[in-house]
Amino acid sequence: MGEKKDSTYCGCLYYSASALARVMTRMADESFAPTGLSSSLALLLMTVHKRPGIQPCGISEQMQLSPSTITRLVEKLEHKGLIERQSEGRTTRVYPTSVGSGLSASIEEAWKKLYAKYSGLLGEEKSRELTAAIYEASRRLEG
Amino acid sequence: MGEKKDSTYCGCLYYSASALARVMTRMADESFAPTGLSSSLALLLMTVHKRPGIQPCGISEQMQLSPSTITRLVEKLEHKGLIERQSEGRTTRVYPTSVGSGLSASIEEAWKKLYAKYSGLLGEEKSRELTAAIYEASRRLEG
DNA sequence: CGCGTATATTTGCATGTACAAACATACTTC
DNA sequence: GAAGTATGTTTGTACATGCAAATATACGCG
Repeated sequence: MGEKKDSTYCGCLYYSASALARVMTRMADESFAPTGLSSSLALLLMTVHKRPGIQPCGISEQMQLSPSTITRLVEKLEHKGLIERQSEGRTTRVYPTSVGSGLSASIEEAWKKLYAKYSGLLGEEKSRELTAAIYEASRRLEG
Repeated sequence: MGEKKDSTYCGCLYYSASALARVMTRMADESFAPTGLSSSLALLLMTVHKRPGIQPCGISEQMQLSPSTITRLVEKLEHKGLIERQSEGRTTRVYPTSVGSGLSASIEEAWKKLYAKYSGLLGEEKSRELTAAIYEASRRLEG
């Protein structure tokens, strides 16, 4: 009875949020592809580039990803020679290598292209509102 | 210079959408835990329960997940004895087993509890609006 | 000082997800 | 009815992610 394009789930925030995240991740990976990095790795590299010496727990907080995820992503970037870790005591500090820093411009550019792409599809005003609303909601939900 | 709780990324839809999806997935998994299923499996089982004989490609469309993902999830539910596949020709049809159907009530209940939880935190009106806006955006972004 | 607790990081394991390719079947057109 | 194309499904492989436990270090208090 009338279930053409609206699924049973479209009223569920879990469902729609997951769907949007998948679409956005695909779009982001496309945008970042010229840098040779996935979207997650690109964002992490930018984070380190903006705050050299940041600790994994700081990255975790900033990116809202679990510490273990950060460990894994950092390993990959280190393996690619884009960042390096310096451990001292219980803390670890992460720095970009010169190669890694050299990528920052193209990452920034890809990022802007990504913004342009989705705001072109959604409208600039709308997409800013949506982003803010989503950000606010995620903060409130995990408080 | 003033970067307390707002990250560099909070203006990026990719970032905020991913963050919200992670939070919501965690919440959903908690809600569905009493059923013994992860949120994805629970939703898939409901989908099959509501349309017995649905094909993987139909599930894929409805859940907005890739066909290969559906294959993997269906395998798991089949292995748990909650659904079964009947292949004929190139098509496959998926049916709930009686055990699987027996779970549908508690899944439905968990789903309502999930709704109650996040709408309690965000406000019912707000969360409905947000869900609709997100759903609309994801549709528009992937055409 | 030394013991208990708190914090930072990593590891083992499991999950969900997708892309590309392989495969299997159906359709179409000549 | 055979060849080429379209559709449905599965497989191989890779990635991102998290939880719980292990590890390592720091801190605080008696």
